Amino acid sequence: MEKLNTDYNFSKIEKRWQKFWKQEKFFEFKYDKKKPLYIVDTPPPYVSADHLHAGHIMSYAQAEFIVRYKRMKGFNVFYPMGFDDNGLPTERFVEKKYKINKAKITKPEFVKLCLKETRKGAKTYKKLWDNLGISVDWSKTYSTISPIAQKVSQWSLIDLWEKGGLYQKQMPILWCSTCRTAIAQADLEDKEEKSKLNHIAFKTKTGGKDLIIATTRPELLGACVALYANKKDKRYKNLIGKKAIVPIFGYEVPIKQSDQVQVDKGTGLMMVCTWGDIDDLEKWRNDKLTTRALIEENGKLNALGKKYKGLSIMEARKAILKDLEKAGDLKKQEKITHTLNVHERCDTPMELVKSKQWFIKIASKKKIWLDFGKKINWFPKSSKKIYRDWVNSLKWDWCISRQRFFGVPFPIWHCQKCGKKIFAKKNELPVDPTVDEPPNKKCPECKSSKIKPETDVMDTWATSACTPFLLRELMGKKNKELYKKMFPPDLRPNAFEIIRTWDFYSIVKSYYNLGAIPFKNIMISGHGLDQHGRKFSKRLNNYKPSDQLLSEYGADPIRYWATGATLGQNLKFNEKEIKKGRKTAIKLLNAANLLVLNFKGVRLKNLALDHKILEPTDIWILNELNKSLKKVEKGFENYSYADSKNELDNFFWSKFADYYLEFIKHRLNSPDSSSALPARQTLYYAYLAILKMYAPILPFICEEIYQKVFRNFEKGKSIHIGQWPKKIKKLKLSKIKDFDKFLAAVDEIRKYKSENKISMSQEIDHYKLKTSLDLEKYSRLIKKILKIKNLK
RNA sequence: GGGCGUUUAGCUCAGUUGGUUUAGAGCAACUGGUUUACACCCAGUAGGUCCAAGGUUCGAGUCCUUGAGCGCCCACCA
Repeated sequence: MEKLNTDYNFSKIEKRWQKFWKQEKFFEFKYDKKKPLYIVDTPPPYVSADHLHAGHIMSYAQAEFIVRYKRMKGFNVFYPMGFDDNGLPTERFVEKKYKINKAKITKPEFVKLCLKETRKGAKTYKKLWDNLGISVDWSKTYSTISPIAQKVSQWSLIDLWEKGGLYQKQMPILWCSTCRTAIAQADLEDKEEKSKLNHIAFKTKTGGKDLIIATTRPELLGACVALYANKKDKRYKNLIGKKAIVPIFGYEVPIKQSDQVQVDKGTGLMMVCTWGDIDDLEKWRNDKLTTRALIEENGKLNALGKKYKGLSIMEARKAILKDLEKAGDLKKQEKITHTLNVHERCDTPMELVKSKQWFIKIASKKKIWLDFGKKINWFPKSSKKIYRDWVNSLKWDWCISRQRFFGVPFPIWHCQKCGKKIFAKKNELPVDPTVDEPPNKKCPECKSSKIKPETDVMDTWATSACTPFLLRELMGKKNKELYKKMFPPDLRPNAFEIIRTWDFYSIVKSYYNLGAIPFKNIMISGHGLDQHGRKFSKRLNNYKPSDQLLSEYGADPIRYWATGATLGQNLKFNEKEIKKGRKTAIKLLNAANLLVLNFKGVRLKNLALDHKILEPTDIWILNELNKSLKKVEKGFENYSYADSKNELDNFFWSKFADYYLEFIKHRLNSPDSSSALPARQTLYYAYLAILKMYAPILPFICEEIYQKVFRNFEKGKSIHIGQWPKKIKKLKLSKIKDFDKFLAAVDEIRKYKSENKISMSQEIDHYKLKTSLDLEKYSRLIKKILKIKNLK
C-alpha cells in the first residue's frame, strides 16, 4: 500500500490513467461469448468543434456514467464514437469559416476543405473526450462520410426502394433559398420577425367596390391564383363565384369560399398564391387551382413575375409595393410581429418551390411510428411524449435529397431514353454515380447507353439514422453470431432536440430496412445552461471553452457536476457543484490514507470478512452498505445517475466517514488485536466498495487510489473492468437490532457537547442519557467514542 | 391558439405508487471545535402558507379542476 498525495494534482492523475487505459486497451471491444453484450449508439457529434462547452461535456458524461457502470457490472460494452461530418452542417461551417463563394469554387476543392475541417474537428473532440475520461473504443470510429457509412446508407436507400418506401416526385417542396436545397419539415425552426401587413386593392370586372386583401408577402402577387372568403361573411358573400383582377399583373382570379378563412382576421378576404405558405398549398391541392409557381430554386422571381423577373424576394417586395403605392392600390400598412418557419441552419424563411425530389414515406404511417415508439423504453418516460407529439404533427413525407456538394450520393442513375431509374448493386457499394459507371453500363430496360447520374446527395440524417445497423458493420460480418447479436443496440443516449430527427428517422429506417426497433432503451438528456439559465451561445459569450474548464477544475469534478441534473432536465452551470466534486475526490484520498495508515506494519492476511468476529458496528456499516449498494444500482439501472450519486454521497460522507470511521478509530489504535482485525476487514471491504461505486462518476481518482492502495491485493487490473461490488451475505443482523438507539445516543451526546461548547475530544465526567439504550451492551463503546467517564 | 416541462429554505435542487403528531440535502448564514485521514474537516443552530384558489380523501408537496409566472416545442403566418 502506497501513501497518497492529498494535494490532489488532478492533471497528473488524469494523464497517468488516461495513458494506462489506452496502453492496456481496456475500452477496446473484444467479443467474449461468456459476457453479455451492451451496445451503445452514441450520437456522432458535428465536427464544427470550435465552440465546445459545458453542455457538450454534460450530455456525453451522463451517458458515459452508464457505460462505465455496465462495464464494471461485467457487460461486454461496445462504445464506439462516430462523427457526423457530411451534409449541410459541415458545409455551412466550412463556408462561413473560409468565407466561400459557392459560385467560385469547384466541387472537389470544396469537398477537400470539408474533409480537412472534419479531420480537425474529430481530433478536437477526441482530445476532449479522452481528457474527460469518456471511455470510447477509438479503434472502431466511423464518420458519416466514410466509405463504410456511405455503404450502409446507400444500401438502406436501395432497400427502401425495393420495399416501396422511397419515391421521387415533382411537387411543391420546402426549400431554402440561401442553402439552395430542398429541406425537410424537421429542419424547420420558428423565428419571430417584424413585418408589415399590406392592404392591397383588387378590382372586380364589373367595376364595383375595391376588394381589399391583407398580405405580408406582396411579392407573390403575380402568383395569386384565387381569393378566398368565408361564406358566413356578409361583406363578401355575394362575390363568391365571381372574379377579381390582380393589380399590376392584370389577370383574373376566381373568388372562392372556405370555412378555414377567419372572418375577423386581416380583411376577411385572403389571397392564395402558389405558393406562399402551407395553407396555400393545401387549398391548391384540395380545390385544384391553377398553378402560377413564381419563386425559383435560386430564390428569385421567374418570368411569371414579368417586369420583376430576376429580382430576389426582398427586392421584388420593395419594387411591387412601390408600384402599388404609385397606382393607389396600397391602401394601408400595419406593423406586425409574426412567427416564420425558417431553416434552422441559416435562419432563412422557408419557401415553397416546385421541384423534383426524393422522399421516404412517413406521413401515411404514423400508427407504425407510434407503435414502434411504444416498444422502446424511454428514460425519462415523459420524453416519449415529445416523440409522440412530433409524429402526430407530421405533414410531409421525409424529403431526403439535397442539392449540395458534400454528402452521401444517391446510388442511382437515370436512363435518358426510357426514364428508368437504375440502382447500384447492393454488393458494389459505395458508389458515386457522377464518377462510377452504372451496372452493365446500359439501361437494363431499353439497353440505351444514354445514362445520367443522380447528382443530389442525401440529407445528413439519412445517413446518421443508419447508425443502429452501422455499428455492427464496424465489427465486420466474419463472426455471424456476433453480427446477429449486435442489432438492435441496447442504449441510445441523446439530447431532447434530436428526438424528432435522429431518433425518429432511426425508427423509420429500422422499420423499413430491418422490421425492428432501432434500439431497446433511450436516455434523453437536457441542456447545460449558464448560471442564469440561458443557453450557452457564442453571441452571449457566456461560457468557458471546455478544454479550459477541464484544465481549471479537472475531469472528475466536472463529471461530478454533470450528475447534478435529473435525467431529461436542464442543468445550470454551477461552480459550487464542481467544487463539491473536488472535495469528494480529496475526501476519498484522505480516507484512503487513513486506511493505509492503519494497515502499516499489519500482516495483510485475513482480509476477507470473517462473520464470526464482526462486531455490531461492523455489521451495521456493512448492512448500510448493502442498502446503499442496492439504491446506487437501481439508480444506474434506471439511468438516474443523480440518484446514485446522492445515495453514494450520503453513505460515504455521513454514514461511513462521520460515523463508522469515528467508531473504529479506537479499535484500530488499540493493542487489542481481536477487535482491530474485524474493523480492518470491514474498513477494507467497505472503503473499496465505496471506491468502486464512485468509479463510474469519478473514474480517475478512483483508479488512482485503486492502483496505489488495493491493486496488490486485488485481482482486477483496473477498477473499471468487472469490479462492481456484490452484496454481502450472511450478515448477523440480529446483533444490530437496537443499533439505531445507539446512533441516537451518539447524536444526543454530540449535541450536548456542541451546545455546551465542549470539544468532542474532551473527556467529561458524567453523562445521563435520555435515549433508552442497552447500556450493558453499548456503554463501553460510547464511553470510548465520545470520551465519557461515567455513563448512565 | 395547442402541447410538454417547471414553480418546494436566501441560492441550486431531491421528494418514488397520497400515510408516522417535526417536508429533506448541498451551498450560503450563524454558534462552536487543534478531533494525529481530511479546516477542501467535524459537531450543532436557525431558515419553508411546498406558486394561487377550489375540489377528492380519515389524510395532499404528492391526485383532480381552474388560474398565474418561467422555459421549450408546435400551429397560425391572409
